Amino acid sequence: MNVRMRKDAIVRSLRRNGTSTVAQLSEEVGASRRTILRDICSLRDEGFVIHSETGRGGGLQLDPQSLQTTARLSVAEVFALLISVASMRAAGNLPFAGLADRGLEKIEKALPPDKVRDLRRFLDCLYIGTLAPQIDTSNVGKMDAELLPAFETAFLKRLYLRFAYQDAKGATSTRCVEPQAMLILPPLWYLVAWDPERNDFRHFRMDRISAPTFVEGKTFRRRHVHFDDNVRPVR
Amino acid sequence: MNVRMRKDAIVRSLRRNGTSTVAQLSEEVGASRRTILRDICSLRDEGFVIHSETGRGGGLQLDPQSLQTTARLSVAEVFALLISVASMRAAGNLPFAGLADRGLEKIEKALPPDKVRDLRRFLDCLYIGTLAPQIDTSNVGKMDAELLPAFETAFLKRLYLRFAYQDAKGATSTRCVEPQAMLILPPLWYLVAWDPERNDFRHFRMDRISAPTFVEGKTFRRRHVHFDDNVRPVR
DNA sequence: TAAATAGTGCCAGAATTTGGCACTATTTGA
DNA sequence: TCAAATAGTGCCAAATTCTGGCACTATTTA
Repeated sequence: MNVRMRKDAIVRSLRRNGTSTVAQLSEEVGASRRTILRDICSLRDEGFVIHSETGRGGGLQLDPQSLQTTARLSVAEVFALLISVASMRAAGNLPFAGLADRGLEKIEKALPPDKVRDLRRFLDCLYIGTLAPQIDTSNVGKMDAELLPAFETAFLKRLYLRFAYQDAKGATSTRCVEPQAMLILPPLWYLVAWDPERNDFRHFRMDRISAPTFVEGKTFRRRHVHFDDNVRPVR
Repeated sequence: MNVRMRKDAIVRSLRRNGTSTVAQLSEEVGASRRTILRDICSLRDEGFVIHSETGRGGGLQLDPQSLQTTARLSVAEVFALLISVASMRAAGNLPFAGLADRGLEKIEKALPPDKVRDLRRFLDCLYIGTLAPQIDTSNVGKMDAELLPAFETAFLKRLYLRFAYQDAKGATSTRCVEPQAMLILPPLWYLVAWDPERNDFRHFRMDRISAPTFVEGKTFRRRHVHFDDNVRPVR
């Protein structure tokens, strides 16, 4: 058992179990209590945030926000970063824009070219504007991370998207639409889609969308979407 | 000189110089030829592709394709990305937060541990809130990318910061202050600092700050900064 | 108050890393 | 063809670091 392996084992164990005591970890990875404590110390040095509590029922806990051991960025992660920074810049909220941009350019360069094409085409579907002040933003939910890859595929392959939608009154319905654009009106994000049943465009708040699935083998054409004056493309 | 640090130094050197011989690296990082060769071997184990050529004019070369995506980012670029995404998340404007976070975690992981610590400490100085609606945001300038490294150093080393400040009327003055926090009230960014001349806190709009320099050898203590209710720490 | 917990300092022995040396294999230039 | 320059390997003793054990302290909970 290597030092690196032992520390990885500790991190895995903490991630899996939530809370462990030093004694449990010691038993589990086969090292003394003292060594575990030293490892915890060095993991903290490496940037892992590990909370600890003394007393009965206490123990060590890995902050879930803390670092992961894996190394390479997945394409989805790069997408998420790019969208974040691009939308922020468009909103004018981004200081040090030059630096962040340069960083992203380098990340882009490291991706396979076909992925970059996809990425750009996806970004082309993004629009940003300002929210009308009378809109109530007190109940903004969290978007599901699972939505991103689904939307990406739907936009790129022009696939009909079916999802569950919960409207403002809490009523849930199932929709099947042509995703045409994504609209950011901070802090709200909308899916702008053509609804064939209603024969019109509809806006869906993204934090109210769940369980997206594709309708395979059925594609659609892009439609011209008309936005208000205060809305413009992200790039 | 730690093993990890030495290996990092080797990678940096190869990245910088293109080709190096074992003897050069040995000289540069202060380890024996044998140790360098062992390190190269273990770097290869870790996934770095290092080409080697024997004979005159030969040496070691790091395959640029083999670099991890993040390895090419400068620390300042990573700072910029992190600050952007962290502030965006705090503002609630960030969808797919999980994905972007995971990407950033991996990027962080690729940085030297001491940088990660610095980074976290810097992020601890960031606060975010909402701007009072009566504030005029029609004349928001661009922040100088040069400000970021300067602020980073000032916050981490607690150095007095001297800069030129242009007030709302266009009048320019030179200030020398204790930087205590950075406040984001989208789309404006402020430096919150203690002004010893006025014996009080002052807010400086960051797009009106230029030519920052340190006052060497003069540090200050952190003060408790009181913010409005709508302001909270970024992390 | 006792038990359970994290955390620290110290030391001797265990384990690993390092440098040095002798060696092999390959390439280049004279 | 030969010598020099280079990468790479095996081995060993010395240097360094890691580890476990122990005795502590501090804090929390039942």
